Amino acid sequence: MDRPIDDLTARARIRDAAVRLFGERGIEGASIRDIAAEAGVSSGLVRHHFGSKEALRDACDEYAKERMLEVGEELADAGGVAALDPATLHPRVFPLQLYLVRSMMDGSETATALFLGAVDSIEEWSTAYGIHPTDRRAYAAAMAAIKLSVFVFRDQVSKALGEDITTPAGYARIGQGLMEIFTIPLITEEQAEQLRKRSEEN
Amino acid sequence: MDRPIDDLTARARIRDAAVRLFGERGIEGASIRDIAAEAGVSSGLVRHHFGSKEALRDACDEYAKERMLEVGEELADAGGVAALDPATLHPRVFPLQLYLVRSMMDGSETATALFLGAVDSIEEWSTAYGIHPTDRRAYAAAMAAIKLSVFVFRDQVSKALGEDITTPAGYARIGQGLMEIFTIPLITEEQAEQLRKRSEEN
DNA sequence: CACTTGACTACACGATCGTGTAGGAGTTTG
DNA sequence: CAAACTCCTACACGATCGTGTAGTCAAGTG
Repeated sequence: MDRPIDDLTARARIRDAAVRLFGERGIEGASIRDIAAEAGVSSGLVRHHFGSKEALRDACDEYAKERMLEVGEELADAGGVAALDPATLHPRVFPLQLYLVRSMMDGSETATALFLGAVDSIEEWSTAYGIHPTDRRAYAAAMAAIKLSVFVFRDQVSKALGEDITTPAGYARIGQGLMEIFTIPLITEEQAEQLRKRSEEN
Repeated sequence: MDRPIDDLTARARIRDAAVRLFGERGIEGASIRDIAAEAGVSSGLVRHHFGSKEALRDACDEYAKERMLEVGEELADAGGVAALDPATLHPRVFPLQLYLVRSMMDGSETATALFLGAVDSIEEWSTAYGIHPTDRRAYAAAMAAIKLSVFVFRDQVSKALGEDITTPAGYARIGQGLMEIFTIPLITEEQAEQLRKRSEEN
């Protein structure tokens, strides 16, 4: 494990259980009692350590945020095109992604801030990379949403592939599918221009 | 309105309210009483017409499915590249998309079947269109997930854009951002090939 | 007229939720 | 040694959930 030693305390087990259950079932779908049972403690201890469900979610937000930023820095060190390689996005971030998506959908400001930060990063990156979309902000926002989409629809995507995408193999497979969407141009610039004009007429 | 005359009955109002609230708050987040209040009826009438919350959701699934397939046929008649134009995807399908995404995340088989059907369609279309991804199924699944991603993260995307994407203008803007992701190749075929080899080594 | 039927409401039920309270067990601290 | 503190459990509370039951009202129908 790459975690600090004191991270096996009951408090940490509760937080890990919360991240997992919140991510799988959504915030409303996972009760304090479910989380306590998953962590092997009483429901009262959850309250003792975190105060309330809302505070527990805040703690999970902060934890997931820090861990994701750690991974982000690792990827930044790797640098360049390699950062797009799905296999380097190790499955250890999967539970965190699932949680953050759920938390975001539930209105978490921390998770939303992470999303906005990602949009900013993509915007800067696309500029440095020499890409010139019509609306850079919209382009970056769409790309940020895309990166999370397979987490939201993991059950459906797994079913479509006949392979669980929570496994490294399945994750690599759908990751490659995503990559090739970025790789293969679907329509030419001329066709795109036509569409832009047509939509402006409406 | 393009609806049948008898579609303004209390039953229809309940179903419309359910689609709206389920889509906005999720299945668990919208109670029978909320839906009844939104439709301006008693909670008992919801049960009278639909029997249970589960049955109400099934009815919403079926309704949303039929309406979406209607739109799908309209788009098929329009044909070709025009089907990618975000402005032709009229905002009237927005509540239905929101609902179906939520229902899908809640494990709806009807909604999941719609997703799988979309993957099939994209697979066939990409073949006819002359696209040759490494893993066509994964490519199609990723693209299907992508098309729904902006609905899931509508709040975050709206915040990133500083513009509500549930409005036709915002919808067209993010739709164009999506389109340009499909248009502008990010990495060359050679780079993609390198990534494929590298991921196979792991 | 009496009778049936369907739309609709009011109200009560058990279950489950987040939360609050009281207290036990073990360690630290004066 | 005793007081204080932390970790932890057991249990009860009000609220809200989906659901069940009884009954009102209006529109046919014989």
